[in-house]
Amino acid sequence: MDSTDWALLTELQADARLSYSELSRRVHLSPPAVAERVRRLEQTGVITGYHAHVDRAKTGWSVLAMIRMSCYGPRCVLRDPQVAQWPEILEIYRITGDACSLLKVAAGSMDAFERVIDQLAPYGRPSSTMVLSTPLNWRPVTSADPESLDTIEHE
Amino acid sequence: MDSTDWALLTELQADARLSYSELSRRVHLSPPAVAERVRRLEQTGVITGYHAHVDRAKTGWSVLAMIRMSCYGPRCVLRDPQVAQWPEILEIYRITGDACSLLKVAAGSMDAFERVIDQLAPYGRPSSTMVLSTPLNWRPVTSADPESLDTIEHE
DNA sequence: ACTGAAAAATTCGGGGG
DNA sequence: CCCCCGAATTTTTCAGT
Repeated sequence: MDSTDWALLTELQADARLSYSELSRRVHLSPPAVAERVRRLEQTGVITGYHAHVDRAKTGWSVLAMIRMSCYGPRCVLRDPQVAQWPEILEIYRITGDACSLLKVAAGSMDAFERVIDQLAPYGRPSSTMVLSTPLNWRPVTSADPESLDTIEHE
Repeated sequence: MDSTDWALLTELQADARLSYSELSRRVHLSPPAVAERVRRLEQTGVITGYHAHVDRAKTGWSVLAMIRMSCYGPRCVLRDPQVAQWPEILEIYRITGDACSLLKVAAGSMDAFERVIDQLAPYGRPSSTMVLSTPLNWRPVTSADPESLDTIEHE
């Protein structure tokens, strides 16, 4: 993981469809060298995938919510692999605190969202918070030192 | 947005680096037809971008947390565009409830995480929840009816 | 939306620092 | 080991239909 690898990660996080040729121009390396580095980043698991991001509101999923689940022991959502398959469940986090998990959930309407809650209720007590807007949707991993928090980094 | 567009969205969400040729084979269309459809999905904002996903733990950002911010009115984190620039802040949601926002935050260690909390404190009272693990990191947008919640969808 | 040709990118093999 | 070069193959793009 040298600075060239980081440059490639930065470019591919910003635009995953860049060609090896274009990448080679941006990091000042030959296309085969770029291809080899990228494949190594994929194989070592640094790059976990390349994904098109889709506007959920434009595709009918206009309701977004965070649901903290306080589960009934063995019936926990974390123990049922089926829950992770529901199209409404976008992300699942196991967390510290009173609740055992936090779910990011999408639905087409409040009516549909209510039905998701009803489906979750058998697993535990759901506590919902609606998302009004998303000022920051996603941030790429940066090469900034994860240990430091210089104000310079934030300028 | 017909079924071919949805097929393209499904493929590109699973692998954003698929070539138009490969896509054309999968959706049974010619490469130029695929290219035109994809460009239309980009221009209408259905596809918001293509992003390489990077393993945060493998790149030094091993600590992940959710922070609910109860802000001091005008000093709210939502009002300071600088906060969205911090490399530690991954996502920002404006939410309903007691807190005004929910932040997804990464750091290299608990020490570094503590410094993030200190940086956030001037904006309001932060309430942190640590993420122990992430059983589901990301789910693609599906063509499932956002209004329905058939058990069939979940089988 | 398809065809077909030109331009560009990818992928090999082989060799150098 | 990592990188570059150059040729063969594949892909992209653009014209016309």
